[in-house]
Amino acid sequence: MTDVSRSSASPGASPLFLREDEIRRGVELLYFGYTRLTNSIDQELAKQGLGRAHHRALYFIARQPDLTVGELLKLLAITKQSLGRVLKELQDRDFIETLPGQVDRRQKLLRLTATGKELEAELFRQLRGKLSSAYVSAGQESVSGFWHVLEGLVPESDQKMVFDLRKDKI
Amino acid sequence: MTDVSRSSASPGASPLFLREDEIRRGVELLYFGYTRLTNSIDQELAKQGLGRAHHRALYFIARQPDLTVGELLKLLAITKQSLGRVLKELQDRDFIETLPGQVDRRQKLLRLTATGKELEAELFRQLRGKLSSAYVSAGQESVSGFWHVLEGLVPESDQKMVFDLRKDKI
DNA sequence: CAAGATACGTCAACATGACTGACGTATCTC
DNA sequence: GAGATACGTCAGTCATGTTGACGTATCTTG
Repeated sequence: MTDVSRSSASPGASPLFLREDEIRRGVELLYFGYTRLTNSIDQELAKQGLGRAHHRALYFIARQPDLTVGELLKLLAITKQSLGRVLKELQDRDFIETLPGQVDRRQKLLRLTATGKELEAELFRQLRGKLSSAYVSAGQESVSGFWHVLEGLVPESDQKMVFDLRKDKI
Repeated sequence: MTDVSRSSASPGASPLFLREDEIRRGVELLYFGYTRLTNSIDQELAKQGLGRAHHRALYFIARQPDLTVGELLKLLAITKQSLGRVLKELQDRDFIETLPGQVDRRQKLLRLTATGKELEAELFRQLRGKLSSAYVSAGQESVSGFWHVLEGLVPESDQKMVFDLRKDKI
């Protein structure tokens, strides 16, 4: 079996010394892990007539209430036309509501309605089920390794934006 | 700051004890990590007039030469109509070639042409650049944690298929 | 050996979620 | 008051997935 310790590369070694198989293993696990995690909520979304694009918006609005449209655009890295359609549908179905910015009235602040919170919570329960069982079976040591590697995949230009999600506004 | 060691959950503890924030951190890092890794090859693919669907097929054929269409369908988890279009385009552009199965002549074995190998290698170089720098900055200990967590996300029914990719036929 | 299962291909219609480009309005900043 | 910014929107297109139906070659089995 593939054994990490077999690689004698020191932490500071050149990336060129990493064996191809270790990279392919990462690519594949990332692909399967990501797709299987996202697949796990498709059925629930379909019940509501929503797609994954709606969930991504819902998720980030839940995570950072009173997020502006511009901030959400940066997180999702899609065009405003694409996001516009998604937000309109979420609003029409009463999952989100908006209010003008307090400090800058051009901005539109996004938040979940009670219905939206319920839906997001249900979807989150399913993600938590999958991910927490992976965390538990791997152990806490592995979880922090998992985080460290993924943090290294986020380009520096995006890191502030991503890490700021954790500084909750509460 | 979020600190892993703050959670006192033992490895066998119930998932219910995992804090919400730890799960959200995983969801977000997986989302950003995966999308940023895949984004990194879009430009190269666009040069060839190909999309990500083509890359996924190319990748798995490179990984397991003489893969059958049926095996590729299981890996990609899409319909044969969708895959058919992608394979046809790859063949028209001379990136892949096929030959009938030796043991079962109904099967079509897929492999890369020389051109296809070059393209896949170039795309892989870019993935390796991103992922190996993440591996190096996180350290080998973290890398195996990264693998363990992701392995836990792959449903049992898919694990054999996924892990068998590493047993090269060669 | 005939019957049915399997591997693959293909036609047609459609859904989702992205994209580009152009243009409009309200609001903020200088 | 002029220009930049935040957001919205119309119109057309593309990539990639879907369902359903049907065809053909080949393998397996009673």
